[in-house]
Amino acid sequence: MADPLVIVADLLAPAFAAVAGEGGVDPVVRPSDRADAQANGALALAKQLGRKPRDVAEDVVAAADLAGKATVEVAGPGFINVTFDDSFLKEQLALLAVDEHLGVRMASPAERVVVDYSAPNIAKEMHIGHLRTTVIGDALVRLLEFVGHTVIRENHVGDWGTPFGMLIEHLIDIGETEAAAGLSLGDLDGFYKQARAKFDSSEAFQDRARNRVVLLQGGDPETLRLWKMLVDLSMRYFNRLYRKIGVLLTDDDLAGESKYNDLLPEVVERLRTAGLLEVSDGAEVVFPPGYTNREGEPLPLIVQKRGGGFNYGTSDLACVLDRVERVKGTLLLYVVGAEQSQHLAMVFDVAAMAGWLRPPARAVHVAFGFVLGTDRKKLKSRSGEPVRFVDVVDEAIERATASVREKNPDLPADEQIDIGRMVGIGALKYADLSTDRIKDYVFDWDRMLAFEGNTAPYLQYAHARIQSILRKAGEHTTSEASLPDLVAEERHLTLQLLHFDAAIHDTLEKYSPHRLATYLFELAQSFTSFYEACPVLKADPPTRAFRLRLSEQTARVLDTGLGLLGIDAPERM
RNA sequence: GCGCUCGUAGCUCAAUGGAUAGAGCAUUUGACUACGGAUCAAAAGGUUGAGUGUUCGAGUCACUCCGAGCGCGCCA
Repeated sequence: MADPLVIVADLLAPAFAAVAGEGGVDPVVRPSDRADAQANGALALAKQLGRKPRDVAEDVVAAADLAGKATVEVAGPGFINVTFDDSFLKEQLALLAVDEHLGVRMASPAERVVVDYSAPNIAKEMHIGHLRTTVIGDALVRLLEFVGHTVIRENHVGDWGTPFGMLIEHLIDIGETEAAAGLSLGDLDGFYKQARAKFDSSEAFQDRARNRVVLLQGGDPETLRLWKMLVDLSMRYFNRLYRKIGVLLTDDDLAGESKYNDLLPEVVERLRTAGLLEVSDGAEVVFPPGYTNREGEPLPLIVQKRGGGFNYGTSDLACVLDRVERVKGTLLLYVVGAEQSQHLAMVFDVAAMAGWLRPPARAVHVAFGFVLGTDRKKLKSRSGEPVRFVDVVDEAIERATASVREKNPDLPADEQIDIGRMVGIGALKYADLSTDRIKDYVFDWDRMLAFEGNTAPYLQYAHARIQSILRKAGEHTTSEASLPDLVAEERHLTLQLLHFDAAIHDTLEKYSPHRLATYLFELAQSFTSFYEACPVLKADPPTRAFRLRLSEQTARVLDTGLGLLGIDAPERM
């Protein structure tokens, strides 16, 4: 364990306990601008004891034994400021350097976590909204695995339901070969729109589509074959996109709506047995308490439509059931847009009412806001349609490659292309991940691809500069032992490196990747300040050895941290 | 109408109920005969939408307003 915050918190706990007597308060040690860290808890404890905060803090400080690790002093109304000893920081840095996990504690207990993300619709283009769920979901998967959870990725693709009647009929109309050619080129939009247009304009086509849905749901082999063809062609296209941007999802993670089809009657039956089902306007529904419609009447979750069909509420309930009972997940994460929060809350409530979702199993809606244009309105393309995912990716790569070429004309062309891809995709992902996911964010090419400010290129550049130093250093030794005192920049950078653990756990506590992004940005800033103030290669041997160690560890944390966000850190750029 | 979310510097964003609300961009001023200037150092910029509470302490919690966005019965 190499997190000095945790070590000091553990060491302070007995002092708090001694002062508190029975009950007591656990100290919380956190980074601070005023000192290396600040221990909170004395103020709360003072209130509990009915004593003056400052006196309590003084008692805690007197009772604490942090010899060789840190000094503590009381400041302000009763804050306990912590200043780490240089020798302690150097010790911890040495531990970090030999720790594969960079000082990050494993999650306890480890759980089976199901992460539902991306979820494009078959035979329909992915758009900018899918960018968010895909990028956030993928980062969470990497983070959860990193701290030791077992993660089950599930891509809940829209591969079932009424639209497939129209899509299959359209497939038949234009011929399988033609359709396959168009779809494998990635013209999902065109295919979908043509089908839609026919459906909207022709009643005969509507009848065909409706019949086809019945055939599909009845398991007609020929219909299923055509359906499978649509799914396969679309997935080939989606998988290509995932690979291009470095998303982990593969066909093994497919958990489309169709997969739950057989479970749907069971869902309804089990709700009936549980006595939750009511008939309302001819539909079978459940009324979870606390939801009202426009007229102020109770709002139902419909599980069986008038006429007997199931809908997405049923399918989502089946999904919960499957994830808890078959997959044995204890934590279900739904990386889904904030606009669906009411629907998901109802699904979770009904699942809880039915006893399917009960502790320790729980579901969390990892919600996110919209992507806005610079006019602060929902981002649209020039023609007014949703911006295509693939177009955004291509433009990011194009812009980044152009700028790499401009800044670095001497690099071989293939390397320019490689770096351009890493920078472009990194910038795109980082722009999404670096702001609080619940808020809408403004999509701005110039800002996300800028090489200054809180952007992926800035972080990648810091990493590339370190690699450049390490290349120039050649064979070298690193050490932190022989250096007597740390200068301010060295000290600050060391401390930042040791906070990686805290950054990871803060990030996972709220499923908010932007916390890790903020940490990495601050780390990169600390490094560039260090870089300006402290020559590495030309320093005397012990100093050089220490600074090389600092540089190496910074590179490792940047590389690992960016990796956890799904972003590559090139060796040069 | 009801519900959910958001409102912080000119702009884009941070900030577990903790001290004097922090960054970046833009603006202004500095800094390379040192490892990549795609950089760094500094200045200036705030009634945290308004108000009332709770608390030793509120951007954060509660309530009431104001503004914006999104939902609100058989699409998914």
